[in-house]
Amino acid sequence: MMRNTLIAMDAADRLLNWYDRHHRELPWRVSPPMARNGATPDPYHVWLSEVMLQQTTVQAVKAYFEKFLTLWPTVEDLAAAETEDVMKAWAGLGYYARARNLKKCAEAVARDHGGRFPDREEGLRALPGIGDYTAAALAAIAFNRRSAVLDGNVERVISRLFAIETPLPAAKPEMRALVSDLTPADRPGDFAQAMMDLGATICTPKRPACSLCPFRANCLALATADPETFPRKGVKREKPLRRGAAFVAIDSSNAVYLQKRAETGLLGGMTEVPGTDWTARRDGETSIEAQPFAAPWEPCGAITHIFTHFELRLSVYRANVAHAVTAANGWWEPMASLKAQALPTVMKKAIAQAIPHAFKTG
DNA sequence: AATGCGGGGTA
DNA sequence: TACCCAGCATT
Repeated sequence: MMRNTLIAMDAADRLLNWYDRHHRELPWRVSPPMARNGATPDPYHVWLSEVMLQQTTVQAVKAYFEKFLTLWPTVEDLAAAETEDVMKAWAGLGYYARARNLKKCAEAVARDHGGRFPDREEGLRALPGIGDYTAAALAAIAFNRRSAVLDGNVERVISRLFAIETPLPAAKPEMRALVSDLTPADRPGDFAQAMMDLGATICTPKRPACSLCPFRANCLALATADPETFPRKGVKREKPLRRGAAFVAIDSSNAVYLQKRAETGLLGGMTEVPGTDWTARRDGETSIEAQPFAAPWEPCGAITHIFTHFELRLSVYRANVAHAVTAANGWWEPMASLKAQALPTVMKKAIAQAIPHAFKTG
């Protein structure tokens, strides 16, 4: 009977049971025994920690959190602080827009809300630096609201628990709905923190400790696939590297030799300097044999350009040639009117590599 | 939907 | 090295 009772326990209870036994003590937390008695942490503390924890590890945040509370014990103290001092105190934590928004948010809370944070998700979401995640986390943890908290950890847990094949970020609405279904009315803040603790300590990106997981009997990914392959990510296919050479010829009147690309295909109909084909072969950049005409070509470095489907590295060669040397299909364009040509960015980069002042005058 | 934004930890 | 981290704002 006890066994059946345990199996019948729903996922939230199972997770909270695990959390009660394995949660981490953190400076901004109220311990689960206190939380079970209805205690909620100081919203200012929760907000400060959540902003600091955006894309930042718990370990890195601890010292900063303590320092900020010492310098500015209340949100109104922070609102009254000099922005420069806030920036200095934030230094080293990274993502400095967070610090600027932190100050703005404190000012808004002090000025518009009487020094008290809004106690619902929508009100919080309207404040500077508070997005979907932080609004939900603050509402759940500090105000005991049944908000669906979805961060990188929760995305990983949910994607594995339900073996979600939809790649991120498209899967986020689906994941949010599942989290919403799972979130209990009782202890929603602890549930959110438990999900995140689970993702941080058990359901890790690499080599998850599935044998220790409170969801191990329910996890679809564990049952049917390799949990480590979740969450699925958008196919950011690696851009192949292509190489080529570009030849920038300058005549005695300071004109540059240009030609027109084929009308169809990549950069169709645009203007270019002569060059090799762009190939995946490593020797693509050394084909001086592809020079449009004989000249004392000298290498002058390389440029890189990212296209939608590949990355291009062009070795650039430059030569000063006698006036009126020509090749088929091209023309000599005066330096002053280069800017008015239909030169795609990659070609402007190549020309600027050969002639640094090419586009700076005229 | 894609980018830029810091700095540090892990496999 | 590559990926990831209690994401947000902007375009």
